Amino acid sequence: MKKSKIETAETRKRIIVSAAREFRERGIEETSLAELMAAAGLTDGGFYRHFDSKAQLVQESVELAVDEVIATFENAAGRSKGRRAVMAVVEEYLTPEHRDNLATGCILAANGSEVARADAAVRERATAGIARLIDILAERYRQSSDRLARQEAIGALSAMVGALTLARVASDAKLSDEIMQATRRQLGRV
Amino acid sequence: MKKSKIETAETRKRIIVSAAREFRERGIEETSLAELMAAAGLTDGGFYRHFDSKAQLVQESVELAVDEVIATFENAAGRSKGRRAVMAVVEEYLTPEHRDNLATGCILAANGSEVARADAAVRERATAGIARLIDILAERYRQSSDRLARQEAIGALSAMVGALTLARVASDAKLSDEIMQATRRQLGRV
DNA sequence: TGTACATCAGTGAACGCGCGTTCACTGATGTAC
DNA sequence: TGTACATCAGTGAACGCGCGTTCACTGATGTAC
Repeated sequence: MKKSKIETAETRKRIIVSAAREFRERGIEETSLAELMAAAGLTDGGFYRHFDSKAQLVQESVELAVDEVIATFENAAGRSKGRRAVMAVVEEYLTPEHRDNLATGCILAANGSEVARADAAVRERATAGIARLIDILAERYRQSSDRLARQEAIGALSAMVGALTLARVASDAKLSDEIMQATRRQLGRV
Repeated sequence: MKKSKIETAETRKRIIVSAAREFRERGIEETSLAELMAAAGLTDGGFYRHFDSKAQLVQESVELAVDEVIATFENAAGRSKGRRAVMAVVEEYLTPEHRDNLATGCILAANGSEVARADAAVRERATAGIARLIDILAERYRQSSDRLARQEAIGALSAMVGALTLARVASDAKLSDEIMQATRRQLGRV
């Protein structure tokens, strides 16, 4: 049953990609290796041919998910200039589609409180992601002073992550929609 | 070993109080009943004399933690009027003390992503809490129109919850402090 | 280029462990007379 | 008011289960000659 090096690398990547989705969808601790391997079309035991431990997979899939949010921010921001670019990111982030699709969305909103308790390696990857997201937004606020631009960027990122988290907690659909809409508008005012 | 009705009620309350702390500190799924009972000075088996299931305890302790944030908001806001009252809440919420004391802090930041996946009963209690927190802040924004006041309140709450979550994820202490300070200042500008 | 053997990705069963939950037992409290 | 008995909070061991991890085994692939 030995596979070619290409197949092996593809399998490994497949496990990481599906873990990055499942962890966001169901939570990191709540998702078992057996589920993950089944989702990747494999059985439990094979996992350890690719990773030393669940912790290692968590690190790599958090890194992947972080790269995904960064790419989403860059794409949305790249379509316009200045504050309009920031608003493009906000408009894409605070939508019912994002709220209802945990698996492909922002890991900071999907796993925020869990990542805050994660091991150092995971938190470092998430921290690097936060720093990068702030930079992406701050660049677009750069008509103000650098310090004010960073302040605005951090305020916007915090509001986005908070609003999406609250919108997902809210079991009242009207309130959930209102949280996202109000935060979008409020970020447009400043 | 039968206890008096007063003692029984006290024991039940003690389990809920210590659960409300432990769940915020370590996460809901991650905290076992055995740990909780030990923290309350009891052994595993006695749990079911007070609760039908872990789910029921989770509901009641989430409700308690929600009541605590509401009380914190009301207290801080009660010390001044208008926007200064909102800022009093923000200044108390976005502090290193709050960030570093999960057990006694805001449940929306401590368990946000976990509560978003919780059962309907838990989410309903959290949702009622969110609605109340919005009302508390909106009342203080009431020099604007009602709609704008609500918008500002929601934006402020989102930014607070998001900033505290991000500040807890950030393993870089400087970045963590900056996230809280920038969000405080940004909320003071509007 | 063809053959013989070592490698190792994946299988499937098993492991020890901690989980939520159950249960027989205990003895102090509350109640009925 | 005092006594006899039923109640039930709390104990501690056990349960079935799913978890992360380990391991003997397999057979197709890669390598050495």
